[in-house]
Amino acid sequence: MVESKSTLADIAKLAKVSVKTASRVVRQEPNVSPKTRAAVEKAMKILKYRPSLAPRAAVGTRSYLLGLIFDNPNPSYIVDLLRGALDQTRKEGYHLIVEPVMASSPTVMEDITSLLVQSNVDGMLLPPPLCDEPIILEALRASGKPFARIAPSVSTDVGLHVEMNDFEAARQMTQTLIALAHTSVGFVTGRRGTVTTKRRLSGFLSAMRDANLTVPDRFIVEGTFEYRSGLVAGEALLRHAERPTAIFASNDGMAAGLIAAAHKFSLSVPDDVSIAGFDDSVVATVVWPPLTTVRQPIKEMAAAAVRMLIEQLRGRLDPASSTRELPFELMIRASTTSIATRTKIKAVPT
Amino acid sequence: MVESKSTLADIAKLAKVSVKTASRVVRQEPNVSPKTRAAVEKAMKILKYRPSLAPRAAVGTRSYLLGLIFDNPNPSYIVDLLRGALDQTRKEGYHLIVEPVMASSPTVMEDITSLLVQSNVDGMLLPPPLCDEPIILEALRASGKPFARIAPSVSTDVGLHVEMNDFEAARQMTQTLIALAHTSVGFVTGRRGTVTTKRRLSGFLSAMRDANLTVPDRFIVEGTFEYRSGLVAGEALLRHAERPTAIFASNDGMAAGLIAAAHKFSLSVPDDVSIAGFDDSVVATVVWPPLTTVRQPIKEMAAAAVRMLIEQLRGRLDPASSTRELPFELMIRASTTSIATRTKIKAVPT
DNA sequence: GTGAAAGCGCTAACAC
DNA sequence: GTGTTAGCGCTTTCAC
Repeated sequence: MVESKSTLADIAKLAKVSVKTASRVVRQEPNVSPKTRAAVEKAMKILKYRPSLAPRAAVGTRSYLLGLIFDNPNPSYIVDLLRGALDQTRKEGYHLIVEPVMASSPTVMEDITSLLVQSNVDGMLLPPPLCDEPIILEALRASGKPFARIAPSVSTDVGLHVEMNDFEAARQMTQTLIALAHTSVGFVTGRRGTVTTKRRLSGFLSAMRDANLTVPDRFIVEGTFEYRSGLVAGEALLRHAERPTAIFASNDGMAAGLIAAAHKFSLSVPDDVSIAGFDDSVVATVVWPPLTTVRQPIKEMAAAAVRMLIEQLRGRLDPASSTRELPFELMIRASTTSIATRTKIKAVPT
Repeated sequence: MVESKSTLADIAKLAKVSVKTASRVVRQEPNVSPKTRAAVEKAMKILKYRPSLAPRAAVGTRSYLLGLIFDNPNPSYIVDLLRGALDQTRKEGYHLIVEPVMASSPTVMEDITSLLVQSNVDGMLLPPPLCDEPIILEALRASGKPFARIAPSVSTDVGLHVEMNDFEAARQMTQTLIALAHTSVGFVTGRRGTVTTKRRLSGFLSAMRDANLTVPDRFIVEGTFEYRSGLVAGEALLRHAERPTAIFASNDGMAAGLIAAAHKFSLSVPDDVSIAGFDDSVVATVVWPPLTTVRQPIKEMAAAAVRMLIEQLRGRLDPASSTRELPFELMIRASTTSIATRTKIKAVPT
């Protein structure tokens, strides 16, 4: 089924042309007569020719390899990223070398150099949080290889990048809660210091302000993006009698923690308290009730990053810096409900 | 920081030896005097030499690339797999090319050949369910490249493989439930037809039989490994007054569904019904209460598969077939509790 | 123990 | 339009 690989020389011989001409056809270069082209293409088909990547890389031009390094504890995020990147690399005739890297590890530079030099990748994909590591950015810039950053939080002037509008997403989700007649809404922030955290909080506050709703200080609780911090935040918010009727967490993990906290206090979600998350990770549909959340277009972002990278490799993109913004989506599920509905049930029917 | 790569010729010159001798040292071959070896190693250090992978592959011997194809909807499974494989490949000086493949797609063979021929991988890693596809196994066997199968369900006589003892794991988990004084235990199977499904069910039944406990037919419900099927199974099992006091699901996703079903019927987990899962996926610690489950050593299995593959490439392993079994672990969490405890609480204290 | 030469499959430079 | 030549950085003969 998989026969011994044929070489460029083989098809050149069969098509009765020189190796170079054969190469021209394979690489879709111009300056080949339609007739020779056809002949070579026929030979390629007969011999099931597939150019070997290694010699191409050896000769120093292109390796047709892209590097993806990651340091992210969230499996569904990684998998989405991977799928998006892989789909696109394959479409473009590239391959992906994956490497887990720990930003804190003393061997970060080693690991990256290994990809850059040993495997000779043509470009690099940098998902968060690695895309914000100054040391990595610096190394990559120094190497001269192009790289695309996915949802970066800092120095958005370096390299290509793909993002989504965190502010707008948080604003719209908050508006959705307000539309459900919630007036006292709590918020759990992400890890302090990240731009994502800041933007999502701003979006929330902006929507509340626009609706002339006040947010008591103690309704805004700092989290870390971890499940546990959501649980703790939920306990803090729901302990008091004057608790919010809805809580918006900066990611799904923390929202799952909020649900657990509600259960602990024997509060029903969404009847006693509506919960919204952010990311639409697997967690969102595995908890009960399923989570209303913001779908980050992770797959699409990864694919777009690959596309930009390859465009740049082909010289079709400004090498300095270029951005692309992908659209998010609000996923309304069972963890949120209208206050009106709720009161109707508990009140005497009219 | 990342300097222009040095070549073998560079270090040969610096160490005042021939290129071949330099190569010998780099590749740790014998027949080099300790003195020359030291000199070359020094030169390598000074020039920060890193052998480029491409020419090695070009010359047709080794590409130092392993291929990992996957077709699995479970993100945490993939990530664990990836981490295990990557850790080990790196340790061995190899790299990993990852490719998502859909067994049902008409381009499966294309995709695999692409890895085999274009990228010239030295070997392949086959996780489930791809490792059970006859067409893929056949193609791989025909290619002559070594491959390692992870937790295969069928034709366990082809290629290297790594597994865990599903039967024993299910048996021990069931024994744990029995030890908690549960006598009426329900079971949700996996997708029909897979060996995994069969083995886990056998383990369950074996433990019940050994304890002289009978299992009514309707306590065994067929699932599909999906969350939804767990929910449905839970509704079927818990609807009746004579319901099991514990339910063991063949994976965590379905166990999460069981919990959701219990909530629907206002049953408390674990006080009214204990729930156990299988896999220890992320889901297990994100649901409430956290799930008692069997930890599959996925990372370790992937690492072991890589190790076996590389051993075979080095000729240190029987090329025909070789197996390795990794140990599982019972993770006892809050979703299971003793019947005794439960009754104690509800009964008058002695 | 060590090295010179040949060549992997491809691409680049420069002819024709 | 097409072919020739000379490499890429490494590994493999097979000498010495």
